Amino acid sequence: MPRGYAGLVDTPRDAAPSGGSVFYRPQRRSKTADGLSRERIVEACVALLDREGAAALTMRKVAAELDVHATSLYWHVERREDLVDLAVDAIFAGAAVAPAPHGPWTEAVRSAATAMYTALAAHPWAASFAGSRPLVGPNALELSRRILRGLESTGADVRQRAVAATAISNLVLGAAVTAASARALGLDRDTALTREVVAAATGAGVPSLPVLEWQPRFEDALAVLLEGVAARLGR
Amino acid sequence: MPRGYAGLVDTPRDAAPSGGSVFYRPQRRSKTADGLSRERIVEACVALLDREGAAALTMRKVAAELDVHATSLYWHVERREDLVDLAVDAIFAGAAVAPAPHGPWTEAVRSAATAMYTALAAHPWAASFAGSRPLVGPNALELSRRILRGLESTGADVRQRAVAATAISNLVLGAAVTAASARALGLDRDTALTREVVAAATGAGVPSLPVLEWQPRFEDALAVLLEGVAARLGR
DNA sequence: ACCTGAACACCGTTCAAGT
DNA sequence: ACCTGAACACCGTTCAAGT
Repeated sequence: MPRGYAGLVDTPRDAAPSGGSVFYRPQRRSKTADGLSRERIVEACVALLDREGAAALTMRKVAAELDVHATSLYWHVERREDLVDLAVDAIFAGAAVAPAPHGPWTEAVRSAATAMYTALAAHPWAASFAGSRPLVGPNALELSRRILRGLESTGADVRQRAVAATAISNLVLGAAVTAASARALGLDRDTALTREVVAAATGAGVPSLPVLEWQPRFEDALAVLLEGVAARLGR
Repeated sequence: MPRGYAGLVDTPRDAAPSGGSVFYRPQRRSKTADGLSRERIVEACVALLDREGAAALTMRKVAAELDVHATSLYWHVERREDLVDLAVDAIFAGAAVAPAPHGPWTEAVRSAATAMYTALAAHPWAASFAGSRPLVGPNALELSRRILRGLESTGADVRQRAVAATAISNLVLGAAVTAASARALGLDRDTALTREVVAAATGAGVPSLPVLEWQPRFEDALAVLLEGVAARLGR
């Protein structure tokens, strides 16, 4: 079950007190129904990012979105990076509560991995932050747990499951990062650069750009990886 | 063979003239032996990034590194993003010229993919830029071609090879991005957050942090994926 | 408790001016 | 051709002050 943004455990004292992740620091909770709140701020961030992209996430623009001064945000978060972490994890909220599908373990794993990819594909700015901020929010962790739980019914030992889970999350992230940065550079349009990149990366020409339909390509790649997992686990 | 930074082809006119990638724009070449040059600037960027990390890449700091004014850099590059693109591709220079190993196709593929990962692991700032700038420099493309060439001897058709190559590059990138952002957040130290993240992602505790030795974990994951590729290609 | 407003030390980039 | 220097429109963040 995904948890809220108040911290993963009750404000541990042994964690880095001021550095580290928002998810591991105590939250100042707002009392008033009007006024700002961490929830409203995160909502505004996501809206802004969806509309204008990763570069638009500035304290001043988020504040403007809420008709407030930039410095007011510092009552609710410690720094800009907190906004990044909170906004990124917010996009996984829906996927983290979706019920696990019935069927073989491959379906459970595929479902969790695809849900993660779909969320990242729907909000490309999130993938573009992944290089500087790891996906360790409660919702992202819940998705990791779902992948791992799917692998439990394979009968493989802990170490094999860990390797498989790592491979799967990394494939998801790599695919999302590739799609996000490619789109940002305009590689989804048919330019000479696009043709060169596609040729180098896939050996194919650009047949009306279908190779750049990222989602089906990700699903193909995931299927290959799952075949490797099945082979490795001996079933 | 990797090419220089002068552009992938001879200054094409159909590419986006001013936007897009440095690698696809004509380069102003410096004549004087002293003074600035794109090469010296890129060298300074890499040194600065290795020393101080991704956030240190500002026009002013790069300029200071070269005892020059920030505005002088604009004679040699069009914008800051060009520095990012050039510095990132520079770290692949060594890997792109290494001779391909003898042996089965898996060795050729594994060698190219591992070389790419190793370069990214040695310069974590490069992975942290991958979310906003795709790896489309000449050296990165050469590594992609090496992966693809390795897959040619499998006898699989073009489409199967493209899917496999995509999966492999995405795994490399995802693993590198994960390692880079985790390190930036301090997940390589044993904190409560580290323990929670490792448990969610691998199901294991933190046995003296060996799970965070990223390189062997990447190699395990790659092996699983290659097993899937082999299974899919029927050999 | 929560927000404002001024202030500080930065940014990337443009452009006229020098040589 | 190449670099300087001033200038502009931004940044994140701190902190005293208001209410």
